[in-house]
Amino acid sequence: MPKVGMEPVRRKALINAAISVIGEHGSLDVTMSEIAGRAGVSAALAHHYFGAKEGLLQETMRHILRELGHDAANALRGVTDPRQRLSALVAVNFANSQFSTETVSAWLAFYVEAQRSEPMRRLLLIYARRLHSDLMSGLRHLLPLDEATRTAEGVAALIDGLYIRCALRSAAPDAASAIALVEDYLDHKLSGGRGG
Amino acid sequence: MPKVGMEPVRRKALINAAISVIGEHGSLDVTMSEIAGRAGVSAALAHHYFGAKEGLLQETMRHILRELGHDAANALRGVTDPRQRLSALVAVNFANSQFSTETVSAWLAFYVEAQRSEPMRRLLLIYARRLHSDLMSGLRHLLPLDEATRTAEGVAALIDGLYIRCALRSAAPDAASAIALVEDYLDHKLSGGRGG
Amino acid sequence: MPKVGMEPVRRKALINAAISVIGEHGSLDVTMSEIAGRAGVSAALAHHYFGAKEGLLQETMRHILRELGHDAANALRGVTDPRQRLSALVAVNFANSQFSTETVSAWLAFYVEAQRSEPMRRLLLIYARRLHSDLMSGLRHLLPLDEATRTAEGVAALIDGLYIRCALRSAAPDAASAIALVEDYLDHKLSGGRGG
Amino acid sequence: MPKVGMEPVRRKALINAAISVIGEHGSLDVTMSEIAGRAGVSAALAHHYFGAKEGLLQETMRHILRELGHDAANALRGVTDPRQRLSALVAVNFANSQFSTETVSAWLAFYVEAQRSEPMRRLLLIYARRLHSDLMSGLRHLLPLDEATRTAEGVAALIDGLYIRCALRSAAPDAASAIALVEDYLDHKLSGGRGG
DNA sequence: AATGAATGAGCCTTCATTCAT
DNA sequence: AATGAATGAAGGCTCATTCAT
Repeated sequence: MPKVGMEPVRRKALINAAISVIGEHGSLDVTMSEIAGRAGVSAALAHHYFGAKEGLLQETMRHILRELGHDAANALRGVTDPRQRLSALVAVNFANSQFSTETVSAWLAFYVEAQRSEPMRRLLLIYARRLHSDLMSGLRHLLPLDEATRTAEGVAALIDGLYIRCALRSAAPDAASAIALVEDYLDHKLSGGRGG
Repeated sequence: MPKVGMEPVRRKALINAAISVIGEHGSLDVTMSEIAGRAGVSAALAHHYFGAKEGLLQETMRHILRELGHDAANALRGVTDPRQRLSALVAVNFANSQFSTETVSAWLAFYVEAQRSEPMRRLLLIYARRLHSDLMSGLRHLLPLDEATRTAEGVAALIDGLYIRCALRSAAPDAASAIALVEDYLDHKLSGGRGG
Repeated sequence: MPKVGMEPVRRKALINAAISVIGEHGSLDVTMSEIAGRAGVSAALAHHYFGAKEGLLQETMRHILRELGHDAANALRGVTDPRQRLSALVAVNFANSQFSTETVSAWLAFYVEAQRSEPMRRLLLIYARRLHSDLMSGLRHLLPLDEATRTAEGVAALIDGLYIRCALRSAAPDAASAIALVEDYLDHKLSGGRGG
Repeated sequence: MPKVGMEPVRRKALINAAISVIGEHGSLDVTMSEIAGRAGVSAALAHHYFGAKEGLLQETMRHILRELGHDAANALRGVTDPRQRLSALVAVNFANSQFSTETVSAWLAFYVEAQRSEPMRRLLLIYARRLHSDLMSGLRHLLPLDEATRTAEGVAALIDGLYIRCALRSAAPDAASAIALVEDYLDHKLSGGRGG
C-alpha cells in the first residue's frame, strides 16, 4: 500500500539495514537483496533510491561518519578546557554507539573499500582530517605545534589500532580499557615526561 | 610437459601471486583466475593444490605471518638488552618488506576476512599473541607486569593503527616517522613519566 | 492540479515523445520512462492512457503512417496527370519530414517489430497497400496492367531500399539524389525502353 | 564430458544458434540463454567464448557477411562477361541460403542494431562497399562512370528494398520475381533506353 | 488527472568449482 | 602434472506494470 513521502523513510531504513548487514558479515561483500530484505523492501527499491549498490554503500558510510561527527560536536560543545576537550573526544570515539562489534566491523570493511574506491577514500579522509583538527583544538594549547601534531597522529593511530584489534576479539569490545590506554598516552605526552 | 616435483614450486608461485594480486586490489575480492594467471598456471591447478579458494587464501595469510615471524626472530637473535629488543621489534614491523602499500593492503584485507572466517581469525590471533609475547620479552624487564602488559597493548595498537592509516594515504608509507612515533611512545612509558 | 480534457493533449505528447526517443535510439528498445519523461509526464500516466507499452508503440506507428497518408493525399490532390501523380508520390516519400535520420530510424525499427507483432505487421501492410494503390493510380494509365504492377513493386522496393541505406550513412540523407534515382527508374520504365 | 579442441565447434554452434534464434524472433532482442540452449550449451559457455552478448552478435553478423562474401566470390569466379557478372551477383543475393525468411529477419535486425552500435555499422558498411565494388566490376564496362555509379546504387537499394519487403510477407520470399525485378532494372539501364 | 511507491520477473554477467583428458 | 571445457549458482541491475493516493 504505497504512501507518498516514503522516500526519506526508506532511505533511512535501507541505510540502517546496510549497517546491520555489513556489521554482521564483517565485510561489504553483502547482497542488495539481503540489505533490502532486512529493510523490509525489495531489492529493486534499493536500486530505485540509490541507483546502485555503490551508491547505497557510500551513503551508508557517509551516514556513519556524519553521526560520528555530530557526536563529536556535541561532546565538545561548551567544553573549553583543552585537556577536557581531548578526553571528550576520546570518550566519544569509544562510546557504545560507535564501539560496538557491528560498527567496528562495518568500519573496517569501509577502510578496505577505501583502497579501491576513490569516493570512499575521500569520505574517510574527511573523517580523518576532522578528527585531527578536533584533536589539535585541544593539543595546540598544551604543546608546541610540531609536538602537538605528532601527538594528534599518535592518538589517531591508537584509536584506529584499538578499533582494528577489537574486531579480532570474540568478546565484546572493552571501551573502558581502550579509553584508559589513550588517556594514559595523552597524560604521558602532556606531562612533559622526557622520553628518548 | 609435466614435471615431477613441481608441487612446492607451484604452491609458492601461487601464494606469491595471491599476495601480489590481493595487494593490488586492496581486498580479498580477487578471482582465482587472476591469481592463477599471475602465477602462470591455470585456475584448475590452483584448485588442485589448495582444494579451494579459501585454502589458498589461508595459506597465503599463513605465509605472510610466517615471514613476519622469521623476520622478528632474526631481528631479536642475539639482542639481549630489553630496550634494544623493543626497538628491534618496532623496526621489523615497519621494515620495507612489511610496510609497503601492497602488503599493508593485503594485511587489512585479511583483517576483514578474519571477522568471517574462523581459520583466518585464528591465524591473526597467533600473530597477535606472538607480537605480544615478543614485546613482553623486553617490557617485563623494564616495567611492572601490569604496566608492561598495558604498554604492550598500546604498542601493538599503535602499530596496527599506523598500518591502517597508511592504507588511506596515496603517498608511500613513511616508515621513519612511524617508527619515531612508536619509539617516542615507548620512551615516555619507560621514562617513568607520570601521566594522569 | 489535474485538468479535464487533458487526454488528447497527453496522448499526442506521448506519441511525439515516442517518435523522438525511438528515432534517437534507432530502435524500439526504449523505456516507457524515457518516453514519458520526454513528454513531461510520469510513466504511470503513459500506461494509463495506452494500457501498455505495446499500445503506445502501435499508436505511434499508426500516427506516423497516418501522417504519411495525409501527406500523400495532399500531394495528390488536384493532380490528374498520371506521370505527375507519380512524381508527387515520390517527392512526398522523400520530403524532409519523412526522410530525416530520426524518422528513418524509427521506420526501420518498426519494420523489425512487425516481424514479431501481428498488429504492427498489419499496420505496415496497410501502408504498403496504400502506397501500391497510389502508385497504380498513375501507372495504370501509362503501362499495361502487369507491367504497371511490377513497376509499382519496383518503385516501392526502391523507396524502402533507399530508406534503409540512408540509415547506414552518418551523413544526413540526400533526398535529391534519392528522388532522382526513383524518377530515373520511372523514366526508363515509362519510356518503353526495351530491357530483357 | 569435456574434450579438448571444442572451441571452434562451440563457436560455430553458438553462431548458428544465434542466427536461428534471431531469425525466429525477428530481432536481436534475444537472450543469451536461448541462444546457448539452442546450441546445447550453457549461457556461461557462450560468455566464455564470446566475452559478452555483444561479442557473440558481432561475430554472428560477421559470419553472415563472410558467407555472403564467399558466395559472391564463388559466383563471380571465372565469369568475365560484364553483364553476366551482374546477373551472377543478383542471383547470389537472392539465393535460397540468403533469401530465406530467417536470414532476412536476422538481416533486418542487424540493420537496426547498426544504428546504435558502431562496430555493427562498420560491418554493414564493409558489406555495402563490397557489393558496390562488385557491381561496379561489371557496370564500369557497360556504362559511363557516373551512370555506372548511380546504377550500382539503384541496384543495391533495390536489393535491400526487396529484402525488407520480403520480411513483411507471411509467405515465403519469392526469389524468382525478385531477381526478375532487378534484372529488368538492369536491362533498362543498360539498353540505353532514354528516360526523362 | 496524475504520480510516487513498489515489485516481480528476467537478463547479463561473473566465478568458483568439477571433470575428462 | 596440468589444463581446457563446462556449468550452476548467484548477484546486480533494469523495466514494465500495478496500486493507493
